[in-house]
Amino acid sequence: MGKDSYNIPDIIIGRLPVYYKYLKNLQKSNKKYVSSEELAQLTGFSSSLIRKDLSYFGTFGKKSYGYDIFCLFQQINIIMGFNYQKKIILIGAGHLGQALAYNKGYFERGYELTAIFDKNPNLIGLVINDIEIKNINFLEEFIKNNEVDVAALTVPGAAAQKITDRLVTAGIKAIWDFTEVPLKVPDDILLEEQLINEGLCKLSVKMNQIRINDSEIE
Amino acid sequence: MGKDSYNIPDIIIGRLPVYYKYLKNLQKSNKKYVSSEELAQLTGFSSSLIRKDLSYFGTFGKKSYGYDIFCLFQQINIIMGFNYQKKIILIGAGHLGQALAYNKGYFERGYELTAIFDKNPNLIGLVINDIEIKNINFLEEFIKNNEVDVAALTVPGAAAQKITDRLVTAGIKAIWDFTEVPLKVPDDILLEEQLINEGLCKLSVKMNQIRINDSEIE
DNA sequence: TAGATTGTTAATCGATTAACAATC
DNA sequence: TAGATTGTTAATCGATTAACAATC
Repeated sequence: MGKDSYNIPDIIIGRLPVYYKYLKNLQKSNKKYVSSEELAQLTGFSSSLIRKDLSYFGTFGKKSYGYDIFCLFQQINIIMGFNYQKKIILIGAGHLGQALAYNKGYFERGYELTAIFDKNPNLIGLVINDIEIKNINFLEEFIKNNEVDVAALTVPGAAAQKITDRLVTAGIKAIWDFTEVPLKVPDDILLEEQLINEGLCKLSVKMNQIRINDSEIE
Repeated sequence: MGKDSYNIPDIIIGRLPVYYKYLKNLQKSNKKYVSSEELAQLTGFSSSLIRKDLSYFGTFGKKSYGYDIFCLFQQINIIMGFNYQKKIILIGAGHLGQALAYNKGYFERGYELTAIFDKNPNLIGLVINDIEIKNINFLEEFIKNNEVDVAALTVPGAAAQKITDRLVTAGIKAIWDFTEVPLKVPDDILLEEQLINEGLCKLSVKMNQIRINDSEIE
């Protein structure tokens, strides 16, 4: 096995958050097993595809029973690396930044939000969900003294590239980008663009299709 | 041409928000044309794929010049239905809901945020970005009297299905779902699940892969 | 004109599905 | 045991790429 041996295809990575969502929810049920067919009903993926996806990581199922819900959820957590502790910081304490400070999604995924930065003097010092907003001037110092894994970027578009450059120089290796501007980063930096308005776009396209098709009835 | 003649493949719909993002940004430049090769550099899609995607909608390019940036952006806007006016309401005025009340993404996509609802008496009456938070009891009445196209759902998971049922009964045809719980809706309802923590998941998976590969060097 | 770049076809590649032996 | 469901292979389907004639 060489260095690049473990390389999950992007297409499977894209489905992992969906599996995670439904398996997390199934924990609350009193069922012990779930079949690929039942997962297909929930996720919209075919049962065949689900079995194939899961078999990529190992053999988790039990013939004639399905998948042990608890075990599979744990496996998915391991596959996604949620069992490793990661530190995240938040740059930009505007409306979206503040909402992300209250995000309940970190802990269950192994993330800890350790700092929030902003340049606005009116925000600096304010405490959001028990975390004090720090002056952006201290960004490099904080990164140097704390092992930060991910920086979430919720600054205005105009400031985005400058802050990104500072983050990269300071040694950040992964950026969760909420700005809607193109960012340039070196090849070895993980950049995940969270298009916050993506759903708005897709709904508009689909409503438009329905409108066009409806008006086409002769 | 029959009723279902205009049906953009999902795989193309998924790339439209990306084209939109980069073309919006290119408006600010003083360039008149952009080639498929330049768009490939920006988006990460191949130039061949970009030409093929665009040719699905028509012939927008000019041989030896590329695509007129302004015209192409306008076309993308039309394809995505942003030239039609749509009304959106927000259910749940918690941290995320309030952040979405300040979202600058509506107008440019042809959306108008027309109401915010919550059940919390401490929030009802509060004005967020010039919109007063209404009592959730008035939800059905509002939908009946206003032509609402989309409902954005930012309520706690426990309330999500109940509110969804009320929205569907009231006649809403499209839901932009920010809750992380599975929702059941009739087949004719457009449901777009905006997985707010998707980026967090993908970064974790990828950092985990790097960790595993690094530790595999013998 | 020569160079550049589109739009489109055919070839390739990869992802999904169908099917079924294995087995609980 | 009979029925159910996995894991996996081979077949199919669809998406991407390579290539190039057309043409600005």
